[in-house]
Amino acid sequence: MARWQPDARGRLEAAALALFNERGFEQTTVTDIAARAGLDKRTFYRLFGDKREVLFSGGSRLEEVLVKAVAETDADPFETVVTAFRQVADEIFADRLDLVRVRQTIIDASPELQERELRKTNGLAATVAAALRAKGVGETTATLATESGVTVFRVAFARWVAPGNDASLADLIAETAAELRAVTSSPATPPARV
Amino acid sequence: MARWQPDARGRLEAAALALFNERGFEQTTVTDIAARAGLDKRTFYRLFGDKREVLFSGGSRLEEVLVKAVAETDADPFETVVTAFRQVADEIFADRLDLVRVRQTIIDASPELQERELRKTNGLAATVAAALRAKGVGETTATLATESGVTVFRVAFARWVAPGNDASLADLIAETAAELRAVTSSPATPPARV
DNA sequence: GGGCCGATGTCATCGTGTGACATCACCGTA
DNA sequence: TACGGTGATGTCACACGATGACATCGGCCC
Repeated sequence: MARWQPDARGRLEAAALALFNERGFEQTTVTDIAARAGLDKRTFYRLFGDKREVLFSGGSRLEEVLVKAVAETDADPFETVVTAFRQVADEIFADRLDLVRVRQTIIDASPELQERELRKTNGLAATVAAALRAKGVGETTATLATESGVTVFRVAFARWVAPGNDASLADLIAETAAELRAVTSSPATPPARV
Repeated sequence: MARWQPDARGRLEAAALALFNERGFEQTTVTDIAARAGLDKRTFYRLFGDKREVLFSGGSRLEEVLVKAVAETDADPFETVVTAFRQVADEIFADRLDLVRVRQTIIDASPELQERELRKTNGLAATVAAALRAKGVGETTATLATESGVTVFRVAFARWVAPGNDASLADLIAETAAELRAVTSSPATPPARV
């Protein structure tokens, strides 16, 4: 038999996406995925840390592109993060909306996968915060600016993926960022002092 | 054998905390935990959804108290969430700092547990956002105010738990909230150094 | 006492994830 | 062409997480 089929990784990802979409995440075993890709269960675990990971391989590229954008942007920390997301967003997701939607539907249907998604987002935030600190931004400011920026991205992304949407991801990010500014801007009562 | 020992739930939680602290989360099996509590593995799974859940049972109380505080507070959305956290925080955590520290050390040492913590926090945010919407706050505003508020809480909580800290959780929340306001306020205001 | 009923224990089973080891294809080299 | 090395893959065995099915114990009500 054809040992050494090309692009084992990509075939496993495609097989997993298809099976998850057909039967659901829980109802699909790793052996099923491997079988559809013409491979063995053990090979799956050599390429992916666990069953969930097969859906999140793209995240690393987003991370590196984002870090680069943060390093090259010159603005206040929060604006920097938001701008970086805007620059990067369309480049990565724009031409794959249908695929992204399928993927997101799968994730939204499984608490296990949502857990992993949160972890990935959290890791992304940590990396971006590190990139900010590397530019001389203080610890706390870096963390808060990044968390806020990631929140904006998450909300905007959810809107973008939602059925019926036709706005660009970049525009939605800008819009959401403005709304977050409005929400957190000081009201009548100034914050209590330390 | 003494079937029907009292407070099976509490004993399992205590046993789990002790074992996780001694050997680590991965090195402890559910059978180990049940054995130390004088119970069976199956009983553990009847009381807790899975192995991780045994560390997160307290979250539900925080959730309900928080929702109540949100409902009773009258201010703009973000301020409401922050205030609610401040009111509730000490009441729940103040007298258990040592226990909380042990628990947090365990969680910080295990990616699996961090994942679950993120999920719990996320669920909390969703609940709080719903409480805001119940007061007439718009969908997006509720989400953004809540996410920002939870971010403030997370950062403040981390500071509070950190070794050497002696400030109160409520004060740290207020302080962190002020910093977040500063970070996200005006795009034109550049305190380049921090 | 007798019987109901919830909490617990026992048994069997599937799936995840991993270590150890065998096997195959490819490639450079003599 | 034969040879040996190397890396990717397959095979086997196993511990542990998680769950369904069923038995059993203890208290409680009549």
